[in-house]
Amino acid sequence: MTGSPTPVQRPTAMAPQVTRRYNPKDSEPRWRKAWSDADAFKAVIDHSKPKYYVLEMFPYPSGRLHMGHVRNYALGDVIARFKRARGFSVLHPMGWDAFGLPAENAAMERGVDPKGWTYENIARMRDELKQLGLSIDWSREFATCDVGYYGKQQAWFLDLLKAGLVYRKESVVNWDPVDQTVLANEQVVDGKGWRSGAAVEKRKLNQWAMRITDYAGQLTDDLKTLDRWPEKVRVMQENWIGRSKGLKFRFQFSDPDRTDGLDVYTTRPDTLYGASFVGIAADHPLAAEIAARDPKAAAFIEQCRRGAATEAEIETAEKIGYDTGLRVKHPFDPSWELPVWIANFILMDYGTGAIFACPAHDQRDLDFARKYKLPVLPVVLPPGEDPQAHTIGDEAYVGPGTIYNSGFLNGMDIEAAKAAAIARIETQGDGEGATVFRLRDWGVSRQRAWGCPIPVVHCAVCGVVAVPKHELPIAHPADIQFGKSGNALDQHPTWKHTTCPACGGPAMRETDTLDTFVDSSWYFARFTNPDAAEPIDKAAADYWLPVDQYIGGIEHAVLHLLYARFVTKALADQGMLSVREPFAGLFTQGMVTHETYRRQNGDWVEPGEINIVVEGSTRRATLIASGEPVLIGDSEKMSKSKRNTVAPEEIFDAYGVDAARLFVLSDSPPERDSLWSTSGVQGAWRFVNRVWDEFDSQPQDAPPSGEPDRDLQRATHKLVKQVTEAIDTFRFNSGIARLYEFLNVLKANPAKGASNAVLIARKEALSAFARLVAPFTPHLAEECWVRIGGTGMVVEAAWPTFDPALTEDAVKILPVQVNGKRRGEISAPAGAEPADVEKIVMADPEIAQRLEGLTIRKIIVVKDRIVNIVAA
RNA sequence: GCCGCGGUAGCUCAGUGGUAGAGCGCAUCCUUGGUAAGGCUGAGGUCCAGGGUUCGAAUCCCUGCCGUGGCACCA
Repeated sequence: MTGSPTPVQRPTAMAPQVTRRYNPKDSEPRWRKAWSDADAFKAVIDHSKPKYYVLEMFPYPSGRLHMGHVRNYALGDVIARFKRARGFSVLHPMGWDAFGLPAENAAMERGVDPKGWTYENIARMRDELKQLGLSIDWSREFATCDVGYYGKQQAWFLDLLKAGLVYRKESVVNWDPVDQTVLANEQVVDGKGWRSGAAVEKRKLNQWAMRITDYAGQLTDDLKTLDRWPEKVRVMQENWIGRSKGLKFRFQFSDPDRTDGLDVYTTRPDTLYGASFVGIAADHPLAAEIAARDPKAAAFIEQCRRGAATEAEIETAEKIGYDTGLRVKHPFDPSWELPVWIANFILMDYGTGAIFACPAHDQRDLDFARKYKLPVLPVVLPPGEDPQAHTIGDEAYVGPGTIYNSGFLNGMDIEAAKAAAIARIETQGDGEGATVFRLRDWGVSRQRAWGCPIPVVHCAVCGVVAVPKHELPIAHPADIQFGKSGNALDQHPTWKHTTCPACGGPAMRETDTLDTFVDSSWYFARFTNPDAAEPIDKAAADYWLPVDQYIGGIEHAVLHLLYARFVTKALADQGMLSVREPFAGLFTQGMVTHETYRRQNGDWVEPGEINIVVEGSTRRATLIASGEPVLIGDSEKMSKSKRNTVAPEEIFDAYGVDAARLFVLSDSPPERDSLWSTSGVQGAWRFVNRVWDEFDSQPQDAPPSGEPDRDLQRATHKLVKQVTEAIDTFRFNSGIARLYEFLNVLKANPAKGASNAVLIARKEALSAFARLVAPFTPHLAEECWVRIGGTGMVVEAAWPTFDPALTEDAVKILPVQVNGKRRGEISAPAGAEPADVEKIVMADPEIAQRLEGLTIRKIIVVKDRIVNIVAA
């Protein structure tokens, strides 16, 4: 890699005699070419500079850019350009999350090749993205469906397989009947597939899985170190991982012939004396054993299975149970027997799939106990309650209190009783304190062809055998046929037939492919050197990682961000990475919304099909074609189904890229939703023109020498301070608001007929302004820079600095309050002492008049801000 | 049910103890060789409601109302 970019011929500013209006169609492509010719955004490892890695979540190549993309990438570009100007060595790459179902669906519907379809989409979308004028190092671009990428993914997959972090398990999985594939728990939302929206079914399949649960503790603990992540996302991940601390112990059966016991997990060992029954899940092994000799039990289990086809149904189902007739002994009192029930509300894959129930202090247990007339024994006494009189009604008591009715635990608070109960169980040898997680292992098998092939073979003799690394990559066959449902890779006539690397006999390739979330779990590391022979170039990764600022949608708060954190830790443990967290800073941007429009019959109407008339403060819409009145609805996320999308290309064409960027950045704080409106983008467009007008009116000849106008100079320094701080804190909209305001200051100090002092101050102001506006409207900034005779290009220029002494006004206007109400104002020198301010106040005739007949009790002077006189 | 976030001008939002602000929209007027435009001026606010703290509350505290996001039979 070479160092400094070669100097290039700058384009000249557009000729003012042709038109004075700003012409983005002329200027924008010209500057993109200039940046590209100068290789201005090449990321270079430079140990003399601080590094900064900016990354936006890479897009799925749908083939069409939407406003959400514009916002996402514009946000990242502001940071990247800002950091570059501030002297950082910046890495800002781009790639494509290119495997996945849409390509396969297109292949099936239209008989096209998914690979060709995907690369065509990438080509089209790359052109659109480049049009945005992003400061991206395009030399690092790759797609996850490039064999050069997924082959390396296969390589580290084999490492994890060897390390025991990837394994095969027969399990009940979430089956998406529309996408014909398995989904991870995280990918099921409200019982429906996250992409297809189809009701998810339960199926038993042999699956590849990754041991994310091995890292559950670390994934929780390390959230604390992510201090530049939104609190909200950390909370969501913490809830998802769901660590709980409690007790795992074994009940002994009353039947002396049974010596195996029944393991349960509880977070409330303090309530053991309130135990009423023991419950097991319908698919617990003990339930199956009982069903084998008890037809009624078998029928009950079958009923549970049938009634629980989908996640959504499980959650709303009524609690039902079956008394198995088995009895277990209470661990603290062997003469106390508890019945064992099979219950539909107990989950097999959480804890041990079995519980002890304390109905008095758990709502689910209480509902069940009331239904089946089981005992309800309170053991936690709420503060101030009489132990004789206290009873449990329809609500379990889960608050604090004192333990009673509980033998050796009596009189303790809940925490002390938990510790004491765990200690006693451990002494008895019946169990131990345990930490349990809600998180399950990550099922990564997908029964689809258009994904990363899993590099193993199945041999009748040797079983599952890993493909040797030198045989990688395992690529897709070139002649894959789509058109039927199911896995086209599995249906290919020859691809899966191979020989066993171990015994040389005939074997079958694995035809499942990896979940596309695997692809996006390490791409940020590959970007540090996309051409490396190894999956990750350690030296490059050590320089660039972690990602300093990651930007994307909140919808990935759990899925993608959790998987990427896990893979980073797993690869670090294989010695491939030094960092244990991939993203030091995370920013989740809001959606782009738009008004919705409906006809009388309820049909959605596109914004382009209607005409809006403003009458005073009300707006009315009619259909252009027929004049039919149209209902203006709420603003909602832009979507095809509601027909409220706006095509970025049309906006670029009408107003230019800069105006579009400016508007999505200026409208609202980046983390909130942003409302797209035509009038809004028109306002941004007017701003672009007014900025150009201001620069264009500045005389080109050398400015006179002398002192600058102090007020304009102070305003300039204040502006630099404000915009710098706004970008640093992600308040782009307020940074832009300051630029809008400053333009009004410039207009109040026009070049035409200006004094020498103003002309000198204007020169400094415009120079700063061009660089301050550059992260938002980079093309316009370059054009303005040329117009005022700036050196080089703005992308090469340093960020402006400010003199703190010049950001404060020399004379302060202080409002004067009498009894908290504003009654006038005085001016005082900045930093004036309270005693001096008092004198000025007392000398003010208007204030004196207000105070006539009143006795002054107290005068409060807040330096440089306000004066309040308390009088009666 | 649990945990968040929000409620300030017609709209989108700043301001988070100290004079209620910006952009857009709206109105008046001007310009008509920047013209499918530009400019001047202006109107518009119980800062969701009630209570508290304070010399002073949009801002801090309490209660409630409304909207919105996430989690939710996880023992």
